[in-house]
Amino acid sequence: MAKRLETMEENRNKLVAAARKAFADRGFAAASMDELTADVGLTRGALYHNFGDKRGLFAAVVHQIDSEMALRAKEIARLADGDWQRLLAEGEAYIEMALDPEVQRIVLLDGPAVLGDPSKWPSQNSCLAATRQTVSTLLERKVIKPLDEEAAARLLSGAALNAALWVAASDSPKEVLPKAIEAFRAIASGLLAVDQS
Amino acid sequence: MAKRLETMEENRNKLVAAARKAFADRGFAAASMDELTADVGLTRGALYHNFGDKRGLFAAVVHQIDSEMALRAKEIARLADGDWQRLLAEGEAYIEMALDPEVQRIVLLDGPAVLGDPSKWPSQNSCLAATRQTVSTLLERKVIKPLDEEAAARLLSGAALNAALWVAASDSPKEVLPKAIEAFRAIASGLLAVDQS
DNA sequence: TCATTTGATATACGGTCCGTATGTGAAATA
DNA sequence: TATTTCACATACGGACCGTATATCAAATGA
Repeated sequence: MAKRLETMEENRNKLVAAARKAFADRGFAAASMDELTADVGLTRGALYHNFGDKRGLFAAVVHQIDSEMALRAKEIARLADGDWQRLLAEGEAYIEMALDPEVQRIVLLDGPAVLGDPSKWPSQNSCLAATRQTVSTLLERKVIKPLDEEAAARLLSGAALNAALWVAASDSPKEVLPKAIEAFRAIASGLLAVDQS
Repeated sequence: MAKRLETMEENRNKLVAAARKAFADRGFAAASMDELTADVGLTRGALYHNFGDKRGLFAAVVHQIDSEMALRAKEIARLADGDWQRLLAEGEAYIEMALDPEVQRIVLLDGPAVLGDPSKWPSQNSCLAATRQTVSTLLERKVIKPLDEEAAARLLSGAALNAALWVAASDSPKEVLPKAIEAFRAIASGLLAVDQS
């Protein structure tokens, strides 16, 4: 019987869930591992055994959120009508996802400071990956200018990211969101190859 | 005589200089205030009297770096030939400045995590401000599409920022820098109003 | 010039937190 | 049933931050 593994799995899930809440509410630095583990009836012993250290637990939380974002990005892409529309839709979806306080605090603010450049994360930043994939297709079909694939993907996701941070920091997010999306579309159109002549 | 004020100023400068080095080398969290102050022959007493707390000292460092960036941005803008060229030049300058490890670690990585959204910093993020200024001019002269001023400025600086992080994280920065700049120009051109018909 | 006050910095202290080393008890194993 | 394993708890050491208090040179005023 595998009761050991089962409860171990449960405990890991409990810890990640508690950590997700703590990191989102207080930020990485201010989140107390003692408090977090006690909240789910464990001690730091379980934490250090399962995740190595505080950063390890943080990385697990980032990975979880990133997976959820990837799932949503895939769904968005599936619904899109054509490659170019898909690129726009992915960017807009990224902007909207970044409005979630959890995503902002954990993935966008603390993430890079704690784990370094997103391209080196274990979760490999699914949203960037999705954009890169779509850009790759558009490059093949010569829909967009012959730019470096990674460069184009980075700039697009970077623009979307900053748009999201702006929207989130504004006084009336619901009001500026359309402006952000409009600007994103404009900027993205700069990649188009056509001088529709 | 104002000897008190004079040495106080000196001490502040010493502390900021030491902090700049420590924060750049180790990051905000790992920088020890004890060690930092001892390096310049002081104790934490001076630090807490002059800057309030660790974050206060960090904010002072960010402000100093930001001022230097603003100075450089102004010089770049002055040399540019025309408003549109100025916008491009500012963006490219931003990318290049972000290659400096000090700028990356302190302003781009730890800055947002420690101080929150750049738009609320005491230094008010001079590079973003410069871009906003230029965008404003271009909007008045109808050189670019009638977008929200703040949105356009944010997306542009966001794209430049991510481009810089990508270049910096790459294996051969000097090789990918031109690709990043090329992509930035493409994206920026999406803002242009002309359907050059 | 000298006594007094001010305040910039040093010193001392308490509390929190992290990472590790060691203990423990239930589950797996034979 | 005896033994081993190992996931987790407990205990410890050390670093660090922020504050409260002390100190001493510089400023002030007579």
